[in-house]
Amino acid sequence: MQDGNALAVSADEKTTASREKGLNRVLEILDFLHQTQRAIGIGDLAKGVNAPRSTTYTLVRSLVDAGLLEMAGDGNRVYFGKKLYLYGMDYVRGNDLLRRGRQEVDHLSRETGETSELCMLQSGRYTIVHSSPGTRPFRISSATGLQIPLPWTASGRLLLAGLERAEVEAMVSEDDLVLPDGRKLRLDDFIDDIAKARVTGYCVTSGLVDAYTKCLAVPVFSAPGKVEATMCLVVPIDTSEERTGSLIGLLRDRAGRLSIGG
Amino acid sequence: MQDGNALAVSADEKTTASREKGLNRVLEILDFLHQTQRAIGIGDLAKGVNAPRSTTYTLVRSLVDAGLLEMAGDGNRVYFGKKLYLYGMDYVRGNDLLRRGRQEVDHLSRETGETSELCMLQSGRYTIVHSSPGTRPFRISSATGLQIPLPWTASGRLLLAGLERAEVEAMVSEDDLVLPDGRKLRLDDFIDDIAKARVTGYCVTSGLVDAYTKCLAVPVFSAPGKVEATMCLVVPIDTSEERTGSLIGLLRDRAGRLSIGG
DNA sequence: AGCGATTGTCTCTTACAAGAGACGCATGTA
DNA sequence: TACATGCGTCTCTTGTAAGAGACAATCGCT
Repeated sequence: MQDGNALAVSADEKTTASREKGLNRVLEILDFLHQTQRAIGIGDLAKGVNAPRSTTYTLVRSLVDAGLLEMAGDGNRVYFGKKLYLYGMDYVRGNDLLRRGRQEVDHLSRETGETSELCMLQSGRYTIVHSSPGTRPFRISSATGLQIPLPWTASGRLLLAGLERAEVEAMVSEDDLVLPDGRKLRLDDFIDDIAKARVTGYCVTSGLVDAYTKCLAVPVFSAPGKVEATMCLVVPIDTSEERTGSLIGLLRDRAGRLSIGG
Repeated sequence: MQDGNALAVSADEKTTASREKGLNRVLEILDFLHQTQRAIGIGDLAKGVNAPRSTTYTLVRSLVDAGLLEMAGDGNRVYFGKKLYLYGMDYVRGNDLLRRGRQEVDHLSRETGETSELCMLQSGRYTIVHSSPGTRPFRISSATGLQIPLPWTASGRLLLAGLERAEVEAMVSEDDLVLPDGRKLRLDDFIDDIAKARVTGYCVTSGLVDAYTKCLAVPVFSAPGKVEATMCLVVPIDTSEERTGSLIGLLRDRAGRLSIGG
């Protein structure tokens, strides 16, 4: 029992309550490292996941011993370990969609010269699972594993196709509806977009995440009606109607090969 | 830490004692899935890691919720999840050696037509971290993540360079010294090999893991004297001296680019 | 040298997670 | 129809791991 016997006044939003389960702590640690994208000291890590220092040391040691984490070169920093890489490759091997999807995306970006991405829903967020940069001098690139609010993207509108309104609401927070430039989307508009995208079988958004790009996305089905992933192209916002149309054609073609009963 | 069930065959013995910590159970689950290389039912999983069924259900649910595992298509099987893939890609991104090593290996196998591999030490075992198949009609292929006793391989002799005798002994079990065909290596011979390999800067083994192949390996240094990985080529055992020599030259060249202060 | 901040280890308590086992529900098969 | 087997969920107990906190060692700064 800590200081707060009378009132836990200064409870500045205890993100993590007392006596958290070790496994949960570990999951937070992994997510935190995924966010920071770099090796980090154990003390800072403890702060970052809001866990006691002693606990963090114990857990990190377990994880390092197991190979899920590795001590970084200088000695007291940790980051992901080889074993996670091996497990990740196992995932790719066991997952036809991802394996073939990666190839299709790579091919598509070579074929079109545009940045191409494979996207999936990951714990309620839009996630870039694989991306292949285009050949433009100023390439629009984004990292694998990047997670973005669903309403900001064309893919997001496709990934939510077929969900009930309540489900969509549960997945989209208020913050998600605020675009990077400060504009705020209306939830109803977003849900309308989803319905439209479902019917047309593709989705195009212009200047949503930034003012210079347009996003073309098509669904990949794992079963009739079930959208498992999307393929998308990120192109300059001034791309002509004709070219946009033909790119969407290409996308649909490629995505069709990946789909199982569209 | 018993590295456990290499041969869990008749080992009825309680691999896992009573009241094991949840995190350890999770680590066993992940390793078990890595071994089986396929989705598996939760009941079988519990048997496989020798854990109580109720506990296994609880842990699996946590892991599935977190995205580290995913329910496989048919509904009651689990396997690795997207998040492990994302973490794995983070590892690659943060690890120059691996990222560039993969490229070098791919290039090498295209250039030579032989199977090429990048190998590292992983929890005391030789691990194929990336492999690129050759172009021979009967290709010699091996899976990423495969773990093999150190004495069976040319790379193993390089990876242990510079270790004390005691350290080597600790890493190599009696079983490891028995080759697939039943022959038994003497530990002293193995240690001699390590010393020789260290001096010559490469290692060639013939007919160790099987009777048809020869293994050529060179070290990749992360610091002067510190062998971080090896690159190797798996070639037919009847490859001529000349070709072997020139392949080793190529290997050294490529490995040199990866090394930091050799 | 003095001071504060950080790092890694250790001890002790108690809140709580691991586990045993029962339950209902699907299967399959004699 | 009975019986066996496997699945998923639930309850209750108790062994134990999470956490607070003390400690020495180290670093950086004045």
